[in-house]
Amino acid sequence: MSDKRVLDAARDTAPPTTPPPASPAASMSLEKTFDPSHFEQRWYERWEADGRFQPGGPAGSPRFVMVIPPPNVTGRLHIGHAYGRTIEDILARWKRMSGLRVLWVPGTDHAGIATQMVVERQLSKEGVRRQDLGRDEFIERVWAWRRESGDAILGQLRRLGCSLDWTRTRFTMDPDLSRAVRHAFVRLYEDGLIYRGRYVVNWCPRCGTAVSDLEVVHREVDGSLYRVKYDVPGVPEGAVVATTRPETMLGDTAVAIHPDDPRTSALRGKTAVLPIMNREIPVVEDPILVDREFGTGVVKVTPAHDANDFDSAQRHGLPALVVIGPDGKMTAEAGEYAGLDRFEARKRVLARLEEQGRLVKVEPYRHALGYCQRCDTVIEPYLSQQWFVKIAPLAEPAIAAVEKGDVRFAPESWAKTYFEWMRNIHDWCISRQLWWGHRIPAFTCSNGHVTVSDEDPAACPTCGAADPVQDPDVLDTWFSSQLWPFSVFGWPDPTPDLKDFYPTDVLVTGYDILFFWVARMIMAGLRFTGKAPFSTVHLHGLVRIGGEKMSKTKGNVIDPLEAIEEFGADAMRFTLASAASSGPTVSVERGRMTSSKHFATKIWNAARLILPHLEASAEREPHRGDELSLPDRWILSRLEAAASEANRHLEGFRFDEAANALYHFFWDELCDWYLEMVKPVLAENGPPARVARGVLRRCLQDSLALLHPFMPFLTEEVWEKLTGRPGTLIVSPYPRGNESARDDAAEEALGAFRAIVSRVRNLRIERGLAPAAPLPLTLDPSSSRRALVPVLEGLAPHLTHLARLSSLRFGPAPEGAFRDVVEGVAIAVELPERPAGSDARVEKVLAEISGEIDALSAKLQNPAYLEKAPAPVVEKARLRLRELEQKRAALATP
RNA sequence: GGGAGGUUAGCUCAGCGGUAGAGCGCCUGCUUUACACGCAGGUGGUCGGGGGUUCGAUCCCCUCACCUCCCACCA
Repeated sequence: MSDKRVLDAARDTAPPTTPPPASPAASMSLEKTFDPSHFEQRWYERWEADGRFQPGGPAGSPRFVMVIPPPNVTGRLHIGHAYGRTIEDILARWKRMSGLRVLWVPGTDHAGIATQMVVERQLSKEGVRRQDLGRDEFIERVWAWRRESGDAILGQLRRLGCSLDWTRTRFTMDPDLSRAVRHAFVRLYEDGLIYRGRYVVNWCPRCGTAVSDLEVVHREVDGSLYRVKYDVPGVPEGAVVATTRPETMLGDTAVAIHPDDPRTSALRGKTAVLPIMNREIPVVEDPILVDREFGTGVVKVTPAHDANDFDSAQRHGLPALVVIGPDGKMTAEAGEYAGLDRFEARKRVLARLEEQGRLVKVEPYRHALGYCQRCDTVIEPYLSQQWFVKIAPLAEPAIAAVEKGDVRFAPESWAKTYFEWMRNIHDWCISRQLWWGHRIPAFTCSNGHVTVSDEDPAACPTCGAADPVQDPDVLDTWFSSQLWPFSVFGWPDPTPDLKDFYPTDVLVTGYDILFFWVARMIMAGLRFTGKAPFSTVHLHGLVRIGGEKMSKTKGNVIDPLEAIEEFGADAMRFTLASAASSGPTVSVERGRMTSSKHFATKIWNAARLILPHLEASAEREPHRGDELSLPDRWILSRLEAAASEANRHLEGFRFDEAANALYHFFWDELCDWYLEMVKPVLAENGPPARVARGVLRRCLQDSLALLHPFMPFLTEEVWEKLTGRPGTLIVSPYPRGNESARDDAAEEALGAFRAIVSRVRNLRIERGLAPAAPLPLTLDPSSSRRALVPVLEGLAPHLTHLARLSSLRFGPAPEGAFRDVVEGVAIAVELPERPAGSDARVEKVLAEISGEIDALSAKLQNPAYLEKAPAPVVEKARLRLRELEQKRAALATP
């Protein structure tokens, strides 16, 4: 065991390895050029045909379940989807290979507004408006469109390689999912958590519907603050109000002041005259509405077009006048302005006020305005009858679930954002004045009785009237999305799938829909199933290209399908995985795609090198009792390290680190060093070659397995050649890595070995010698790490080969030789001509070393350091100092 | 008005108590029979500024500057 180690039971804890090739005679050759388009589709179809995407094994055994964040039916795959789904697929494949029954449920979202807009746009090309068709026909048109070109995105996910269980594909408007939506509504209604009422909501005049608070995006704009004088009989100076929206004054029904504001005390109890309309409106005192610090201390009250004013009006029993209609045009209540667009009306109102000398002051004013998330129209606060979810009772348990750890966020920092929002949550407006979506299951009879039920009522249950009419509105799309993790399994029915696969394990999505979707799913899951719908939420960042948001105008959009064509699905996936960071933005660049493609090609070519050797031999993996060479031991140790790192990082959702670890192992260690060392061994074809072939098989096999979640197609293709078992890598065991199988001695030895080889190589260039010029090397057995020298002696043939030595000797440095110390090993090289001490590079290195030596020795003379720093750290510093001094001495030798 | 995150090599980003890493780029050499989508060697950083804690800080604390994002009913 001193020099050579016998392979022990290192694999005791490892999963069983693949059986021998089914047919050793099967061709093991790969095409010379790597072209992923030759096999991507083939493997995808094979996996699907073999049922690999469906959970195998008996119900109840350990499983791993995810539901896809359902993309819009209208959607095309963009880089953001590709990123999120790649992450999910990596998880799915990793867990599947780790022996769990994996289910990943696909599907699409009906996406109310978005889809309706797509079809409306299509109709407008034919010169038709949806109103011309009527509701039923329009909806039929949407379904027709969906049959033709909806769901295209699902096919695109196949190109990506997503191992989704297509037999369970769901759509939020499927009959059973619609039933779930209706049932959820009915239950919340019956529990008093859904109510209907007239309130000021966010209204998009262009979309013609109410939207929720979340669907309004606020932007700062440069506007004006207008001060307008309202006459107040008995108060000469009148009431000067400040407003950014003068057109709304037409709907004013009061003027408010603060009860304790001396500036406005003269107005108390008075009546003002609304300019233009010449309507008398009361002055009310409202300490909630009026901020004494702001403006003139007088606030105009427009209950129908401002939520605060509405609240105030409620408190004072004021009427509300709707002066801006649902189309954004002034209503009949606006008198002479009726029919004008709201912004045109603003201009006219201002002109009139100016004329009347009532526009006291206009100042530039920067303030936030709400815009429709969908169409960017300025949102109009609008008083209308809507349905709402009373959210606080739902939020409470959802907050608790995260506090208790029933649901955990990865990265954890998102929990804070979640709490922040959940603790200040407002009721949710869920009715939408659209046609495409889940119709609200509320029916009103001619006597005004409202019925909410799972089945359409034939007659009013209250009065027997035979004519209950269903509410024309549909539900916010997110109302159905929030049920997704259980509605896909057949909820509310107690289906076997629901029992077997709910709650799910991990939810992966962008942080941008934390409130829209994630929070609501937690609330709905707890309310309807009594369980949190998933135990972990992985919120990932949003993809940026070169640090900038993707936009078509900037031309920096990466189309994932084009990228797949150009680089291959594997390369794109690997790029996305390595770009994954814990931060809020994920930067993807074309250069990284190229680099991943190169990596894929590297794997291909390494396999082309390795496979023929395995073909010629019957060797499988290294056997117990095989005499492993030091390089064999080293690469197997590194393999364990890479595998355990990959698992560790996957566990922590650090896909970038996992990908890096595998990249580094495969390229830098396996290809650049082990393969180069093993080539001559294989050529000699002695007994060590037999062992090396086993090691190679193990390395390639495990590398393919480790990389499979990241690069499924390429690895499966090579796997077939390696094992003769086509299409089985996807269900082969994932190597977990075994830290206790690490071989420190081999790692230390190879570390020194590699450093010495590199030193000889760069010395050659430093001295202007031909790259292939053979050089004599002497290693000094009295080096500080002298134990390494005999070990290196065992590596003599490799050293000679890789460093291109003319000779290798052991002993003191020959007279006049160039000397250096590398990793504690004193080396000497006799150079053909030795330009004495004139080498600039050596001078530079010497200067660096001296600097470090000074710093180190100062540190080691510091009593506080010696006393307080941990012993291993001090010891390391001592060793480093010693080696640096030796190195300096060696280099300084003329 | 509140939060959150960021500022590290020319670019895009990792690292986060023991004097810095990757990929790409750049420079120098190589037809080394797996790979030029390659090999070998190299260049490149007062880790945003200033304080503090510590034997020791890129990493912890404070502060300033600048970016990004989220939330928010001050007319």
